[in-house]
Amino acid sequence: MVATIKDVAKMADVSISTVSRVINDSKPVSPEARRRVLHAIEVLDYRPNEVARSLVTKKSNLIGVIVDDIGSMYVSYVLRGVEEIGRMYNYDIILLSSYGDPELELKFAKLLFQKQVEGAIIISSTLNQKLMYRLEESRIPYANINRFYDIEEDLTVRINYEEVSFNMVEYLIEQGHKKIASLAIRKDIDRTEEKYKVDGYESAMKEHSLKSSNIYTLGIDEKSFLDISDEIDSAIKNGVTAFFCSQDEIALHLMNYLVDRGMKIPDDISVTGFGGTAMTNIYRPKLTTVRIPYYDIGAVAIRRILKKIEDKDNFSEERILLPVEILKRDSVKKID
Amino acid sequence: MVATIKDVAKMADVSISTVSRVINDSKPVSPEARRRVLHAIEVLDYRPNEVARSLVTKKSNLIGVIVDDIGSMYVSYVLRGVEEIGRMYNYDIILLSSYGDPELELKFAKLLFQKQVEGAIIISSTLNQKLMYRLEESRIPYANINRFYDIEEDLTVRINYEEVSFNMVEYLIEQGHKKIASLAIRKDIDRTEEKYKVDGYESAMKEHSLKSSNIYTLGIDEKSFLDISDEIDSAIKNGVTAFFCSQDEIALHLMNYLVDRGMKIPDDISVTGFGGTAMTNIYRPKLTTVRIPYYDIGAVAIRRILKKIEDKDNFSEERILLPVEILKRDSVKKID
DNA sequence: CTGTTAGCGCGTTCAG
DNA sequence: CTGAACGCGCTAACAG
Repeated sequence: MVATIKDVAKMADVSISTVSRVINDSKPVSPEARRRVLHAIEVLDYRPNEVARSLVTKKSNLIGVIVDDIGSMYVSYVLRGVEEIGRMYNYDIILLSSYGDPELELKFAKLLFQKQVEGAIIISSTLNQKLMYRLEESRIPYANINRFYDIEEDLTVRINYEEVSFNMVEYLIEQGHKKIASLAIRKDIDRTEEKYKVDGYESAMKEHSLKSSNIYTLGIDEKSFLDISDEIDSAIKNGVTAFFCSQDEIALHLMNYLVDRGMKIPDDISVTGFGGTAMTNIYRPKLTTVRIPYYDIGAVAIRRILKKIEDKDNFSEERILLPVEILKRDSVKKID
Repeated sequence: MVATIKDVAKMADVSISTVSRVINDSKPVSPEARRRVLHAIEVLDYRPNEVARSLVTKKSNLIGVIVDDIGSMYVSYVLRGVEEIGRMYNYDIILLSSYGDPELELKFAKLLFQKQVEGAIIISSTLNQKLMYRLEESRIPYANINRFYDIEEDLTVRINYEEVSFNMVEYLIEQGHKKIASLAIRKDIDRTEEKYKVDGYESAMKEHSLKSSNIYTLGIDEKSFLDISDEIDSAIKNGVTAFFCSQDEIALHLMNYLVDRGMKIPDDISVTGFGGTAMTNIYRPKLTTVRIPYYDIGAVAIRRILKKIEDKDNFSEERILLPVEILKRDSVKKID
């Protein structure tokens, strides 16, 4: 049988309140009683039942994390930050993966509520308004970490996409490139961060009196990329020497597309990405890209949630801007 | 205020027992009473508090998952299976990432016990005996999914490494390769699956009267690989035309090493991997490798845990053998 | 400093 | 079929 607080009390010959006091250090206890309690705890190998504890304190020390796919690098990197910081504050993660099913996400909201989680974090590529609504309705503080969408009114952590995009394009220009095409995702572009990246690209081109040329894909998968192969071909025919891609995946698809057609990266075409996951460093040539601090994004998000849990009332809604870094590697060639 | 069972009872003008009966469908309730209860639940938007429920039923419907790094592809793929199957049976995952710290893992065991999880799954590359001991001591059924270690006495899911390795090497031989080197991880090899892969390699070589040549690294990271670069060089000097690698990562490091030195894959050297994660299909050339069914490994593991939870007593300890597949891609060249 | 008591929200006897 | 009463394991007043 597993020992309960009663067993400890009996063995230490004190009341359960005293036991509770020593384990929580909540009120003064005589050295003698404390000693006996500690001893009994040791002997019985007693560990407080967190469920019972939660019931009375109304603190579950649980954060629900809804992701669209654990298998995605992006998600797992963010998760690292969430998990590790959560642990520092004694919070555990209950992980739910929806695979993009919005109905399932709604069920998750209900589930989280029933499990009495104290907060929630959504890591996703799509936007589920109903889910957010449900969470609010249930008064569960949440943060939305989205790979694409830019949600003004929400608890979000951001990076300055426009500036870093500007810098990246300027770097390409410094390397002698003049015909640079941008490759981004069109879907819902007005509500996504893609917009900022494209804006950064265009500012840089304009600043250097260069003509910009935008190509858009519908999604991030290889199929979407293949749909625009004609545009890629004609861009190259028109003398484009470098592609500024808004996502690492797109850059990778592009490089594969070109390599599979006998071109050389970066000798024939230069390519830059955006993200900086491990793959970009393993691929050859190593991809020049923007390192997005996924870990920190997760870390900041959970910190804010925890803060919000502490003082529900006066919660300052500052948006945190995370620094980014350009990783100059081997997919860009200096030309004359 | 959040509605409790009491509120529902009051509104429906019945006792809490009746409410409990309708939500659990545990005992017959008159249609009239049921209707009223259902209506009250609807109006009050009542959702049973799972914490309270757990306290009395002693069922937390929680499975603890201890991983060494969520950021690892391997781990996240397994996690998919665990999560998805768990969900089917109404179990949720509480995720703990140890980053390989054994002490932390011990704390996790305690934590899981306190959270009253009903089972645990460990997804790791190392082996923590103490952790397993703790779990047993706490009577928490667990499964060990290990990337390397082969643990006979445990709940494990396996694949026939030896056979598939044999087939892979035979495939290389069919492609005309005669001097084939094996590249595996030496650390604890007698207790890891690497042994089976190497055995498969050697059987195949022997079967075709070819001389085998084994190279070992100490770990899976790039640094460990670089430590054996001399051996790689001399293997090639000795005419090796193909490398049978025991892990995708090693194959990737190898290809990068060779490419960075001006060699061409597969024109100059053929390479095969083991794993089959996404990266191997994005890299160029696409890696010929073994597809390990990570998802299924996770799925099977949690199924067994759940089964064990159901009938603690008579639990048949059959080991499940999962099928594997060789993905023939572009990193192997047919030679004469 | 300490023990008694009253719940937390719910499932479950056990009489009716 | 139904309700009263008890208890799961623990914390938090409240007296003393």
